[in-house]
Amino acid sequence: MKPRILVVDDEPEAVELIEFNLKQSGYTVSTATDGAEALKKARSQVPDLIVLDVMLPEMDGFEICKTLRLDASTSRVPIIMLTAKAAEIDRVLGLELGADDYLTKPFSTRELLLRIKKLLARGQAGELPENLLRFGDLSIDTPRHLASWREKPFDLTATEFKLLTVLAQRAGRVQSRDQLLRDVWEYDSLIDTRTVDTHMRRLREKLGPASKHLDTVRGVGYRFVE
Amino acid sequence: MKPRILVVDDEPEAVELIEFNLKQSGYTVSTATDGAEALKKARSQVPDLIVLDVMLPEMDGFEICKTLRLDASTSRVPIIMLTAKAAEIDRVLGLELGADDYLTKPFSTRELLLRIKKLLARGQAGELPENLLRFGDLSIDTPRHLASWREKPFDLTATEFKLLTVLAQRAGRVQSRDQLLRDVWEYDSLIDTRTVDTHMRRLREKLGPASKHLDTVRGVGYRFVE
DNA sequence: TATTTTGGTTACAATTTGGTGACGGTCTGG
DNA sequence: CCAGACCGTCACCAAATTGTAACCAAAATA
Repeated sequence: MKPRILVVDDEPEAVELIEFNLKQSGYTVSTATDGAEALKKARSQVPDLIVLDVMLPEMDGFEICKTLRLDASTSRVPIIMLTAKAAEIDRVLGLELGADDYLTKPFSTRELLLRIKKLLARGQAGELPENLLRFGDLSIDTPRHLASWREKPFDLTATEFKLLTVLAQRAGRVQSRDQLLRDVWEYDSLIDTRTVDTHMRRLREKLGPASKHLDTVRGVGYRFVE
Repeated sequence: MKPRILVVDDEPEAVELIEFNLKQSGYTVSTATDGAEALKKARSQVPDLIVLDVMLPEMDGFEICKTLRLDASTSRVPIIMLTAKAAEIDRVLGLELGADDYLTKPFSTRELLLRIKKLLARGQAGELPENLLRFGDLSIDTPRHLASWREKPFDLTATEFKLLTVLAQRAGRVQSRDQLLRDVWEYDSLIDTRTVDTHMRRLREKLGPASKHLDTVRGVGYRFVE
């Protein structure tokens, strides 16, 4: 079975180039040049992977990505976003959009093929969910709702635990406040408050020495370091 | 860099034999004779591979293997299990334990060396880095928001990091100031200020020797050279 | 060489950002 | 119903960051 890939870009030459290369590599390719077409094709025959340009007329890549994630049939299809602006990367990889990977234009075809291969392989293997996270002396047991330092549990509130878990699961990667608000608090609106900061402070206080894992990345967000 | 290998076996002669042979072959070797010691050593300095005997007092090889797999820092280290019982093989290689290879005692040293070589090679080849740009000693990890020189991270501000990222992603191509203002700052207006220049100066200062990658193209803009 | 253009540098004031303490509201168990 | 836990906001502050202007040096141009 050849994997099916949907390529979405408004520039016909770009689509053609990618299409050609993917077919060369043995994939079945379908294409779309605008959002409506993309959604229609993605739904009618769910592809194994989607390559999605951010810059599109009318409905942009962000919108499409979000919409695909909402639909049960397409919510798990890996998406690679193509973007020109580095400023957008944080948003692209964030939980709001949840793209699986990205490439900044211009990119080499070889690079794109590698990423595609990687994502498709991941789907096969089937990511086992991390129930228990360990980072040296710090361990986080998600099903038990228990975080501990040298086997001594912390007394965390529900929100604090969730915040810690989300950060730890994305260990190493910076999470913006917006992302955290969405994932931990499930907020839609991007209200500007110090809520995240305050909870980080409380969390750090309770974690004591373990709080060394919690980095502030000024101007960006927070990061859990191993 | 010599690969580091941790050898765990409760029989001192066996350990010594393996250690000798591994050192002969150019590996750096550390050893442990019980579970607690093994875990401690594995965590304090994560090895590139672990040779683990199943038969150990107190905590057996199965336990150790499982524990290592739970810890984020050691979960991907290849493990070769040594076992006397052919009946255990299924379990050793199964998902529960997830050892990478096994040998049944008694085994030839040559055999062990071959397996080690194979596993280390696999680690090298596969796993293309997540989203990592590398130019010699300079590496840029976008999701982590971390740029470093010989693994030593720079202390860059958010803007400086974005600027470096944009230039590096377009390596070789000149970027005009307008272009940079758009892609890094998300400015629409094309004001004529020295903003970009100032940031380039700060960036160069912080990058030190790595700033050789940052070229000025008079009359046009800036360019990242490999 | 004189002039102009361009980029580097310095300094600084304005702004942004994150940490912190405090407060009132809400919820929960008793 | 009440005490206490928990949570979201807010105001304030120190520190980091940033944009700009003024000035200077080098390169290009005439």
